[in-house]
Amino acid sequence: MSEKTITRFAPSPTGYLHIGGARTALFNWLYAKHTGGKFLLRIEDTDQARSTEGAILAILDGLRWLGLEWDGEPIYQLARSERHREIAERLLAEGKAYRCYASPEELVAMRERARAEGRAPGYDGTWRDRDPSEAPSAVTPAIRFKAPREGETIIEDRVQGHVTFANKDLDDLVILRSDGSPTYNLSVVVDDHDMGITHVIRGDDHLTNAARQTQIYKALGWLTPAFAHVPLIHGPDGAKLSKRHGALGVEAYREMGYLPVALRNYLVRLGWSHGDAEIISTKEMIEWFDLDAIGRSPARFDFVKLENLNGHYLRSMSDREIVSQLKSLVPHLPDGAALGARIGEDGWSKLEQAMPGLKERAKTLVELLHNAEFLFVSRPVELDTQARKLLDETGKKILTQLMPRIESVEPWESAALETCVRQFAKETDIKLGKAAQPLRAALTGKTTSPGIFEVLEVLGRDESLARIKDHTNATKSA
RNA sequence: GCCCCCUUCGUCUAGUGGUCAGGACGUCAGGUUUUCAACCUGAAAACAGGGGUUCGAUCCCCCUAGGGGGCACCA
Repeated sequence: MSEKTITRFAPSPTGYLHIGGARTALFNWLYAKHTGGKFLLRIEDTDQARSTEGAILAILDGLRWLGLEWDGEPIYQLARSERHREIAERLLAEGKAYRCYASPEELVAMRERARAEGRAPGYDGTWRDRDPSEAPSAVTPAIRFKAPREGETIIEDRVQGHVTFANKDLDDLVILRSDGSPTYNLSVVVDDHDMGITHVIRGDDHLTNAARQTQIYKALGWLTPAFAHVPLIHGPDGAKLSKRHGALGVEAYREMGYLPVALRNYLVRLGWSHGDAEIISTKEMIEWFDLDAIGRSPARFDFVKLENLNGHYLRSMSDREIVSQLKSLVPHLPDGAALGARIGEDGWSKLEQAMPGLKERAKTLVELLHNAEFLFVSRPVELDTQARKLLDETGKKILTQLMPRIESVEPWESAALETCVRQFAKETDIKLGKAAQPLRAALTGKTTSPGIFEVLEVLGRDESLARIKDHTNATKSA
């Protein structure tokens, strides 16, 4: 039996693709790639009240951005309702399901009663054996699955292991609503079966569903897929992931300046490991990924580690590649239009030129852009508080002395400029920093920046000299 | 309330019936240095608690505590 692996990611489009979903998608994608199988996408849009077109687009977009391309066309669950209904009818015809005439009010009362008596709040099976002739004519019935009452249902989970549920704890769930629409657990079983899914990898919030679904598979005489229920991701405080933490859509991570490659690396290590490996290329992930190495305990989301990883990948990328990443990122930024205008045509090449110094210092693309701001500002450069302190009388005096020397540097390259300034420092018997810092302040308006000689070179002779003059002239007039 | 799952440094994790319990991020201390990063060196830092089983348990079993998930005519 050498059937191909088929996995799927099945989000419900009621919001963006959040980080937990992204990891689930990644695991499914990796497992499919690892085994040379297929990774399918199914949109579970049967909750018509909550599903939106926008959410679908956000999910597809998020997956593409993360680099998780699916095979074939996405399957829309809603479009398959007829098939689901057909299976529900089949179950009914085979006596494996029955019509339930209980009204919503009766169900509520039933639950309250159960609660009061300390029993599970499930359906009590009133209509399971009741004679259909007693059915109230005014009520259109829902169809309930006739779940086994004795024995147990066992899940052989690839992550959670051998999990046993007592059948008495699993009630008769509705598979077809009174309006004729199928419900989740039936749809999932039918779709996974029809799509030929061999491995269901999903969050462990579905573990109980796996038991119910297993019962349906059995009633239908279908083989169950392999299950792998992955522990959920928690927020930094251990509580459920909220918007405050990381339950943001992946587009939010994009806007924060994270790289897909870094996010994949971070996510794959959340709950999965391969010995001591930390920096893992996508190729290695595919090669190494397996269900057996997925951990059973939930993980907390740690932005700091994500940042570290992102910085690592940023540093290892080519200057050109980063520029192209930035070009596609800027339009997605909140103030993107303005920033894009400020950068202009000229800015991109300056950015690439300054990239060696910039990428060393940034953890995210956004931070990098922020640090590159000095390239785009127009004269006179505005000084921040710290920079102003550096350009005190002493600082300005040094710059004034240094000015003519710099002016004569030829060619205008960082090495030559460095030689010049070092020479100056030596001759005037000051530390290099005493000259470099005021220079930095005058050129960038800040106290931190890439190496000052690179800054001079990238800014160019005219701009650099002008920026310095802006601040030395002030000395004379003062 | 009932059912299910989980528990190794602050965090992500490796690990074995006998290990100095390993790595990474972070932290701290040095080094390098024109700033900030990066980088290098070093340090502190964990087997939730209690019972067993065993010559010996972090590892196997039970209990407790804590955390998480699930109990819809939502998905």
